Amino acid sequence: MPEDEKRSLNFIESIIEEDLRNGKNEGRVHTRFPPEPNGYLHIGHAKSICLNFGIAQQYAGKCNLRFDDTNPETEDTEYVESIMEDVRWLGFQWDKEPYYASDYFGQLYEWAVMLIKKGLAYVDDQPQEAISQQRGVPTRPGTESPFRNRTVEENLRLFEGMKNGEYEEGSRVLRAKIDMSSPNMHMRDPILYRILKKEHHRTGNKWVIYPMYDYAHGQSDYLEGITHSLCTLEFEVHRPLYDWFLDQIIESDYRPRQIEFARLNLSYTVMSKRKLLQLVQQGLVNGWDDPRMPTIAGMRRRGYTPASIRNFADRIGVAKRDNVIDVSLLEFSVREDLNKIAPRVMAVLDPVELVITNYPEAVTEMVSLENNPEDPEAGSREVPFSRRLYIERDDFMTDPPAKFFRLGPGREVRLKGAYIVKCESYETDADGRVSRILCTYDADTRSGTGTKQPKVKGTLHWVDAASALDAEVRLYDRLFMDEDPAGHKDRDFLEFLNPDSLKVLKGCKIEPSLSSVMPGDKFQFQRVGYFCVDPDSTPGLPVFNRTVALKDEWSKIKEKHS
RNA sequence: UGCCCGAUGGUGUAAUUGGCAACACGUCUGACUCUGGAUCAGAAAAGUCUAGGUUCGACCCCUAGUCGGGCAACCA
Repeated sequence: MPEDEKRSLNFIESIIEEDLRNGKNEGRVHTRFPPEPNGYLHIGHAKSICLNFGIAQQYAGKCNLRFDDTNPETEDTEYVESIMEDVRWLGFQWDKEPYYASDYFGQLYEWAVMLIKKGLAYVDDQPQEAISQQRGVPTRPGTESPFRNRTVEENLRLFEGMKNGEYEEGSRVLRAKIDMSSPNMHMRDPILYRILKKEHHRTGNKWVIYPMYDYAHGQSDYLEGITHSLCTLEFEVHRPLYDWFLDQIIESDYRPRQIEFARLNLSYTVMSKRKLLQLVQQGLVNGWDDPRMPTIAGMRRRGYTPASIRNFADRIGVAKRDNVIDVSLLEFSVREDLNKIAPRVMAVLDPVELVITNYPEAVTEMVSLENNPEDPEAGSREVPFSRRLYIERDDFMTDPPAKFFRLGPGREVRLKGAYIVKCESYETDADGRVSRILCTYDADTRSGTGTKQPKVKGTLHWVDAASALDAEVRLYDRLFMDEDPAGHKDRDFLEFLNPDSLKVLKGCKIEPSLSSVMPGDKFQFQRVGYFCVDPDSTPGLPVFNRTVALKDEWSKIKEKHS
């Protein structure tokens, strides 16, 4: 993207620039990324992370990482660890140490006492069902709780009792006294505190009452000096409440502002934490970091780079309308980045033997290959070449059509970095499958030699049979076969799982330069795709994950003619 | 029968605030290529949800609809 041109602003940037012009909040810009530590981060969170940290960078501001840990039932330190790792991996640095909503439990409690004293909050002794029933429905006003008009003293006493663990879980709640007939359901005396006798991952057993999201979020923003609190659209109807709580505590000109944007949807995938958790728990994928998962951890393992995800986030933009981003845009973003940085190597996924009958038996010569034609700095390497090679089974047809620029009886191709060979014949096994291709080569056609080179249509990748290493390769395809697996009213998203989302290839042959790869290493398997070394690799057997295939003209041609 | 959002090529996002629709992905040509990759050149594709109104002029403002999404957890 051209940095020099003035990029048009998205609606959030416009708001911020206007706030800046108006001198709001002393010209500060301070955002925050507020995940709940109850699951792994996914590509949708990446959008939010890039937005929040990106805005802070753009306006010389700050961005906090804040764990929104007000519900001890689902939250865990395992998740806070993974979230910190993911944010860092994406390339962002939060201001100071991570913050936790649980750090504010004391202050929040005091503010609740203050609300009670102002007559703006009360303890409700009713069971959940009664409260829920009295809330009414969106089209009909609710009715007031019989406990709504308790005295301040009684409320104070009961709330303290709640805090001291004197009552059973679920027996009482603290509610704000706002308006039971509000057209906005969230303003119908929302619950501020509930009794939860659960151990919290940070505060342990200190508290048995926990604040609700609405009662904690705006205040947390306020305490941290957040100026622009960016969240997703479903919180739009919460904003009046957000502002109501702020109104009760604000003492100066500074005021955080909630702005909502549309969450990311990606075609052929699901994005809800609940559904992702289900995939993991039912063993339909191999954990949160399964390379088919849209989690940051999964994408990292798949071979995505932080830059590719940041570029993707840039390109999709930010707006308020619902959107479904085509996965091809994500794929474009990885290819674009990997094309620049991934060393090229030769690997044959589905090998078939090729013998050069006129090549001397006992000779192995080294041929030189560029590591990355896109990067002159990347240098070159030497790869062994001899009489017996492997090529890709796909690169040979016994009766090829004209458009097939590869090998077939009587046809000539270049072996990348080596010689031009001509197919003289082939052998088949008992099943009629090609088992060996017999070629002759022209010794004058060695790559890099000055002699005039005949033009051939195709160039194939290959590996030398004698020195090739074995590898396992895992090919991933989309996890779902439906564009919007979660979008069907009466069908479960699991019905759309792609049974072929993972193909494991054994006996793949790779060039010997790959003898000591490390997990996370990324390569372009020439003419095939981008691959990343998986942590499952062992010293004798590297395992590669296909990040994304190369664009493939031939497959399009093939499809058209079938 | 409520309240809150939103609507621009297949997809996403723009249009410097009222000057006659641009960029990216995708698609399709062609060039180039020792990766059918990359790169380069080009094309098709929306007349901006509908109907009125204001205006010399509307994607932009007004009115009324239509369609889509969200809101009734002691979740976030």
